Amino acid sequence: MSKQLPLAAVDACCSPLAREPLTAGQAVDLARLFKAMSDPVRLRLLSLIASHDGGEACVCDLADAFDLSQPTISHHLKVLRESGLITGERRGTWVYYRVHPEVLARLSAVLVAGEPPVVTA
Amino acid sequence: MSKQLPLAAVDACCSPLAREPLTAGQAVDLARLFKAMSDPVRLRLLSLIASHDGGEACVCDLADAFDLSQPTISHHLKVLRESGLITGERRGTWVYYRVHPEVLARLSAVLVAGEPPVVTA
DNA sequence: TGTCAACATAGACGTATGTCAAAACAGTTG
DNA sequence: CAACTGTTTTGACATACGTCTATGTTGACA
Repeated sequence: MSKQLPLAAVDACCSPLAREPLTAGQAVDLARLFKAMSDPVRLRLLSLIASHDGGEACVCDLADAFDLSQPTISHHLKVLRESGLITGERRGTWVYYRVHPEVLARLSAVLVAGEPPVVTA
Repeated sequence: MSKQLPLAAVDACCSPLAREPLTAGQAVDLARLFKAMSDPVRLRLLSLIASHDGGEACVCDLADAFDLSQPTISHHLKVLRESGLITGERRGTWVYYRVHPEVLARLSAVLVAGEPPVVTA
């Protein structure tokens, strides 16, 4: 397993988009995250992982959901991993991925100028 | 001014990412929006527009904030416009842009599995 | 009408991205 | 150890993207 990034954008950012202009640095950090989510396959991977039983899924589960080669799925998982949106852990033969919900929450908060959402689940 | 798109993702999407897997179609629509926000310049434009007095800004205001050519700014505004995140209106010599807050709110809601945020401002 | 200012479009160029096949790596099990 | 399964890495390729300069287009105004 390769490096897990320091989750820059989680710590760094930010007051909501519409409240005050983003700094150049904040924009770079946020753009990195949105870029990781700018591919349909990666969004579905994210969703599959997040909604999977136990909050985690192995690559074998994920790859079956697509009509793409397994290395391609692995590539997309790497992009998500390096963006800080997910983490992967090897257990035996399989690698299990889970999302970092704080990162999603932070992104969500940047998009609206309101009170933070009340998480029910 | 060119076509304003039908804001597909606003109507279409969706229950939160982590609640159930996105369909391929939902993922495509969402990815289009996230891709529009995957560039630092476009994020800053979005933020500048949204946080500007009256909720709108003309291109002249926006272009000054960057060290980029005016056509490049115009290109980024077009990307944002075609994604449905902003709209542009010509008034006299100037073109004023404003954001579609519903689209941002919808995106925000997709990212978290909680109650919708209470908008204060 | 002509000219100027604001903004958009067209075309070109280098770089980044998504995909695959092939090869490498890691763990399990015989 | 060898063989096998699950996963990642590498290298190649076509396409998409961000940026620029040059050119159009639109509206104001003398």
